[in-house]
Amino acid sequence: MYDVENSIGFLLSKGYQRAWALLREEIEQYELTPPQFALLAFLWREDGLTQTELSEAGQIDRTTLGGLIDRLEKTGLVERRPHPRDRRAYQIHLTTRGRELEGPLSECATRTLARLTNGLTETEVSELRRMLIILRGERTVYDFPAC
Amino acid sequence: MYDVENSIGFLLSKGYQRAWALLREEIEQYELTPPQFALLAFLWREDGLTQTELSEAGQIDRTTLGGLIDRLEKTGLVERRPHPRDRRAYQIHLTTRGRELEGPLSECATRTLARLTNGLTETEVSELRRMLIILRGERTVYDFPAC
DNA sequence: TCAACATTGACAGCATACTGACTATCTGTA
DNA sequence: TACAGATAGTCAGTATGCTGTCAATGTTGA
Repeated sequence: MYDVENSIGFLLSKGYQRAWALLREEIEQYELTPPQFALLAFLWREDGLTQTELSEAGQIDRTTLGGLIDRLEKTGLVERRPHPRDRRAYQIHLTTRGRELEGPLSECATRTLARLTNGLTETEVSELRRMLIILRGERTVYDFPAC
Repeated sequence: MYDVENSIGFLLSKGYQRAWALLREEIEQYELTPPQFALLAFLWREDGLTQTELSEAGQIDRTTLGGLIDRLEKTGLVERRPHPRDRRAYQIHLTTRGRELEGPLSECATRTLARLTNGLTETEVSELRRMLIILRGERTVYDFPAC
C-alpha cells in the first residue's frame, strides 16, 4: 500500500508549509509574505535586474514574479524603472525603505531557521541543505534522455 | 549578507516545486494534481472519513480540503455521503474508479520518487526523510512557551 | 428543557504558482 | 530596409493554501 505520509514529496510540502508559516510569523509586522521576502533578498544582493533576470535568478515563474513586484511596489519597497536600452523591459530597484529592511529582515530569517531546525544538529542542517540542493537542481544525462 | 539561495526555506520551496512538477507530469493523464493524488492516497488507506478527520489526517487546511473534494467529486473519484449520525458532516467515500486508480497512481508516485532522488543514494533518501519528518512536526516546549 | 458553547462545512477574499495567449518591442538576416 | 522570429511583460483562467466569517447542527451543564 502506498504510504503518502512518509513520501518525500508529501514531507517536502509539509516542511515547506511549516517554514512558510514560521517565517510569516516573524515578518508579519512588516506586512510581507515569504516569497516577497525572498525577492527582496535577491535584490539586496543585486539591484536593478529586469523581471526576466530576477525570474531566472530566483527561479520564480515570470507571471508570478509580475504579481510579486506589483505588491512590493504598492507597499513601497521596490520600484519599476524603464530599461535604458529596451523599451519592453523594466529594471527593478529597491527603494530606500526596501534597502533599510535588509538588517531586520535578515534577523527574522535567522530566527526562523533556528526555530525550524530546532530538532536537528548543525551537521544535520548542513546535510539537509546539501541534499535539498541536489533535489532541486539535479541535472544528469538521465533527465534529458533525448539529448 | 543574507544568502537566500542556500537557506533551508528557499530550498524547501524549490524542492517542493520540483517534486510537484515531476508528479504532475506522471499523473497528468489522469487529470489529477499532486494534492488531489495525496488525498486519494489517504482514502486508499481509510475510506469514509469526514472532512474534518481527513483534514487532520492529511494535514490539509479545512477550507482547502473542501475545494479538493469538490474537484475530485466532479471528476468522479470520490463522493460525499451524509453522515449517519451528524447532519452537519459528510463522509468522503472513494468511487469504484477512485479505488481502481490505486495501482496505476502508486506506480506513478514510485517513478516520481526515483526521478526526484536520482542524485541521492538510498541511504541519503532515508536520511532526508528522517530529517524532513523532524522539520515538519518538531514540537518541543519551545514551540509553546505559554503552556 | 434550554441557553451557552463548540463543531462542521461553506463562502469570500487574498497571495502564490503555473499555463496559454497576447501586445509591444527587439534582433538577425536577406 | 523589411520581415520573420525571438523576447519582455501582461492578462485571463485555474488550483492550492490560508484567514475570517457565517449558518446549521451538536453537546453540555444549569
